[in-house]
Amino acid sequence: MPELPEVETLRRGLERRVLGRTIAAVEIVRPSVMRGRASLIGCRVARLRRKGKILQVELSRNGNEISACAVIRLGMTGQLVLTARAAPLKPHTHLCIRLAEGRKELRFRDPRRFGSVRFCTPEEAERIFQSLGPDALEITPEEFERNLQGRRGAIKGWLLNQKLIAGVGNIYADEALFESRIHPRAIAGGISPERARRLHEAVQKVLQRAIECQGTSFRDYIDIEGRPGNFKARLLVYGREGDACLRCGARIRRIVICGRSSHFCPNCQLDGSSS
DNA sequence: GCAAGCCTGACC
DNA sequence: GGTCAGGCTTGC
Repeated sequence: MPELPEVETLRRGLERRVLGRTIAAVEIVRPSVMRGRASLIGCRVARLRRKGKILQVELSRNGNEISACAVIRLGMTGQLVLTARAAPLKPHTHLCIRLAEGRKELRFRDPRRFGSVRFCTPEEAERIFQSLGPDALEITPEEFERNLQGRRGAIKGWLLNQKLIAGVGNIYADEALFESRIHPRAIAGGISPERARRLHEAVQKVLQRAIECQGTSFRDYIDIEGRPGNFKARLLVYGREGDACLRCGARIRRIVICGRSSHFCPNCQLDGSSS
């Protein structure tokens, strides 16, 4: 599932493969995943930005001024792959962006259609970025702690709230909580400054490592070249319900918090309110 | 039936 | 305003 490391891997791949190239044609196969409208034909890919799990493709028509943007959310099963134009369309392909040079095109597919692509003005794209909290890799320990203050919900839900910290999804939330030994049900605002610093460090460490492995492919995620990520083998709790904790040997448990499955070690991870 | 991200809306 | 349940979607 695409979270920050997967989107960052995609951004880097796009930077390598499509930066500076010109859009020759856009074919919208399924209009329902499309939002907004803007003419992209003849535009050059000028810059690739990411905040949290959102990817922004900045396009310029003449010179350096950004004239339009494509804001891409991968949702749960979204894929953006550079494909030979002649290759048959895979099912659930919603959008094809043909590049002027070469024989390839960018294809967006998303079986579950939780993802979307928005063609819009740079101002609108900026507003979307502004609606997110600080990016999880850039948030400072001070900002992190400040955002925790007064929050009465579970830390697990807090980590998933993109307005408070952008980029953490279910997999890396569980991994960071395990790493920092904090129980997913711990009350966010009740976490001590010392543990908050530990969690901040754990979040960034887990995300950085996952980027180094080109992300996690639990089921659907693939990068721009169609390759899966390699971090799955490094997951310590996510998807390991019933297995032995790699730190203490206790059985990993799975519970539901804020409607999301949460994997944790009942022995190593403390909720901080008791004892 | 369950998983996911994200939006909407009900409730405090 | 904050918090969380529900619904969307489809392949396993």
